[in-house]
Amino acid sequence: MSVRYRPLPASFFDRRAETVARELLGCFLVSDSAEGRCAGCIVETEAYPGPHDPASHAARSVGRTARNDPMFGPPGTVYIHLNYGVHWCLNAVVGREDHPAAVLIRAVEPVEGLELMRLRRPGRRDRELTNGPGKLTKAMGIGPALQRLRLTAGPPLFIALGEVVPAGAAVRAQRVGISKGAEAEWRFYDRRSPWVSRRDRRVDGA
DNA sequence: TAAAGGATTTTCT
DNA sequence: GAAAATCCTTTAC
Repeated sequence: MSVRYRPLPASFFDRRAETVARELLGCFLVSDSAEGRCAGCIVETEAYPGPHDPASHAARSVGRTARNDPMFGPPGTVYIHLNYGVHWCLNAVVGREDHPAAVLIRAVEPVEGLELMRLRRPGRRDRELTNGPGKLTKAMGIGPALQRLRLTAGPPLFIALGEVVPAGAAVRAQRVGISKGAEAEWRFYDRRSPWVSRRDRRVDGA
């Protein structure tokens, strides 16, 4: 069975990081490769609203560097970074061009291409294929070759509108105690999904 | 189920 | 040279 997805418009990403992070819940992340298509329903995100956030790769103290340069691109740009020297993580750049803000995709629920995901992450149970930012990129074949791509342009990597996650199911949580600037980081997740990586307490309505 | 520690390499100070 | 937007294994309860 093949589902037809329509990429989200740039206007979707041209808003506050927290708004985009909340509304990405329920949307579909679609990744094509020579091996086939993988798609997943986004169930966990994290907002990096701008330079005032000390935890952001583009924090004021850091400025614009070769690494975070894609974050200064137009809304809908792909920003991929290597974390802890091991894991590739996928972000959607949000807000106006030259304002470095992004939303980290932290977890998805497999919708299409499950067999391909199993091949890419052998020996894992299905719920462990994509329940983390570094896991989902490996399962879906997402890497640095896709840097600066436009998520609004369709294949090979884009995000499509999905079902709206009801307010009662969406959790807005504040990440605490991770690093010095962590107070500024906001996470969102769908509490109904087994694929969520971190289930922190709700700190606000979402 | 939860907590703790090692892995591994890029980036910036 | 230290820290990092994490993952995985081990250990304990």
